[in-house]
Amino acid sequence: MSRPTIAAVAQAAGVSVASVSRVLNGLPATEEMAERVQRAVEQLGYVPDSRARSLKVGRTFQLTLAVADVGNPVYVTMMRAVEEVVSAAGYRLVVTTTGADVVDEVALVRGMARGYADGLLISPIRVDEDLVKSIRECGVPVVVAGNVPAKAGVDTVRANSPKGMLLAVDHLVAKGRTHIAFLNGPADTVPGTARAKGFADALKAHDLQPAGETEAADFTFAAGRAVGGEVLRSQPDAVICANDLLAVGLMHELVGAGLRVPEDVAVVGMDDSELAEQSFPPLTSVNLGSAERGRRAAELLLARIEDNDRRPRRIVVQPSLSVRRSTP
Amino acid sequence: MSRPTIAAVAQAAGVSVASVSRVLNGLPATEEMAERVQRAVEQLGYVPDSRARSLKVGRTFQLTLAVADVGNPVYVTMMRAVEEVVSAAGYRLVVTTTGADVVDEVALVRGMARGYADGLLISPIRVDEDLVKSIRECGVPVVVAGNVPAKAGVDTVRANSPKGMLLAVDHLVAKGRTHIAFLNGPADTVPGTARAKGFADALKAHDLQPAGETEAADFTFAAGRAVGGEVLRSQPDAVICANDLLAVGLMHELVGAGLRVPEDVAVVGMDDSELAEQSFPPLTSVNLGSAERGRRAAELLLARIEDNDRRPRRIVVQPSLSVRRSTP
DNA sequence: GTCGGGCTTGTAAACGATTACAAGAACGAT
DNA sequence: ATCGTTCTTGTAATCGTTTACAAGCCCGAC
Repeated sequence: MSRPTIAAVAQAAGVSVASVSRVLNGLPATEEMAERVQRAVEQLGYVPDSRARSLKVGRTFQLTLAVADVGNPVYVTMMRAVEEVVSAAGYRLVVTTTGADVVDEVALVRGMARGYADGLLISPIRVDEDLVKSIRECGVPVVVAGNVPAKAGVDTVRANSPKGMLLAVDHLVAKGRTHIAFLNGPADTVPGTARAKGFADALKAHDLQPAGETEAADFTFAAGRAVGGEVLRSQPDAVICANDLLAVGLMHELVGAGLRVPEDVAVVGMDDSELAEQSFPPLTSVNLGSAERGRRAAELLLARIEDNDRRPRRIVVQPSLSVRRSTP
Repeated sequence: MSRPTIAAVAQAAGVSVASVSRVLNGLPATEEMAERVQRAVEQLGYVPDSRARSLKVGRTFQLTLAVADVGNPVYVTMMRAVEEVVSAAGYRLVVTTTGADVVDEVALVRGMARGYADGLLISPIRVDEDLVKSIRECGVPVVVAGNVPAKAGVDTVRANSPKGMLLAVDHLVAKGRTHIAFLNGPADTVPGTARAKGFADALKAHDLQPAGETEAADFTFAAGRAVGGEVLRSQPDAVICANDLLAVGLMHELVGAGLRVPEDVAVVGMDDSELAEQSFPPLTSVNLGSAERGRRAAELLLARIEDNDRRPRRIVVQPSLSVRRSTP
């Protein structure tokens, strides 16, 4: 006993399938026709098949957002912004998780191909040629929140993390901290490389030597905690972390080692996610414009759906610093 | 210039559409056939349309998880567990957000109806008859992570929050706290009512009077903070909070008011989400089995997809207490 | 030489909706 | 009464796949 189709409804109501479709889509119909159809629909518990519908009309009114790790609060900020834009435009947003692995991302893009959604917004953590290739071949408009080579010819929205790093270092130096360490995530990721370079440049701009540089296994709380001891070995008076999760993980280790934040060691996160506000002490964090990136990326996606031949755009969002109590 | 179809590929390769389909689906074919098809696919950049495909085969191999608030870390725990189960079974998981509003949930269930996914796992925060009705009419297997009336006849997996409350109160009493307050979320929600009742019963079991009961506007950090002052008015020596976000929000206010956790006030959260571990001090929290609920719910969903006529099951997952440093 | 069996390949009928087009009904104007 | 308009309704084509079925081919066995 499979689900009823529009034909069953038509038969039950004693009308044609076209009439059923028309009533259901709110096209003009007589009172009596509408009534009969409604009754039949009710009685059979008919639910239209959206696959068939979207196959015919060519759109699903669904958009997909693919993120690396749903546990990373930076994505909730971004997700909220995206959601707002796309739902205002009449689309439903669905979120899917890629692993941190690039092959997962490729598989996702491939699988997400034509049909499941009208567009894809992806925030990849690692990028290689396969990914770029799969994006181009994907068959549905894609915009990337992150950094891909310009020659890839895809719409991108990215953060300016070097500038963000500079803001963080400026702030710390202004507060008299000069022995600054960096806690990075995996260096073979897009944000990892960008932030490492940004850190180096920012210190150079102030004629400072890095107190130390540590690479965590992941951009996660647990990874930050795991390498906390290592970070402290250089006895820094401040640590900049590649994201908020790492920063919070580190702070736990600092406190565990009997150090005070910010008196003994100042800590700066990046992303300015909800966690920065929730952590204790509240975390000074570089706002890389996640919300704005989400919003702009969503707008780009909508525009590309509208007109697939438009010239690819590459937007860079400027950072700001949210100063909280984890720095003096 | 729309995307190429299988017919275009067939023409380019000089074979029939059936052959193309067969090659693409890995059915036996001669070396030469496979080669010609592959070449044509490559050359045209053909991507199969999954709508058409799933219309024909009757499955999408996608499952949807609908949660109220992506910012609530309890859902990431659940989501990870669900993801693990369903991806092992060969399904892709997509997540979508309902507001806290029940009409949004209904709209979602309706909209998610037949076609977008092979099944729906929903964790509703408010439940009414419309929602139950829409679930039954949805046309696709649904399992609810939460509490709906038994007569609704749907598969459910829910937590035992009264028992959880009891664990929390037991623990606090064992540590000598007797002036216990409760910080609830909105009382007109399913978890809100369950936890309020659980709290009352648990105190009664210990012959205690509640120090106070406060209702926050939402199950969020901000809402917890906002009513922090109110919670403190009754000068409790311990506060149990309806979830971790509220607890962390409250702790910020406690510290702001010059109180120490746990020396002056002990704080207990519920959900035992990642945030409990990340907060400072780490939060003692009632583990309501989010991961297990996610896992069991996913299993139920898979089973129902397999056999839609099976008798609905109602699973209750038992709680445990994760003691951390926010209690003595 | 003919027949049957196993392959490979093609033709065409689904899947379940939307919608262009045509046909019929109703109705007013002439 | 006839005609033309407008409005409603039905028929059938279509979206892009998969797949049942049939047809063709090649081969070995009789």
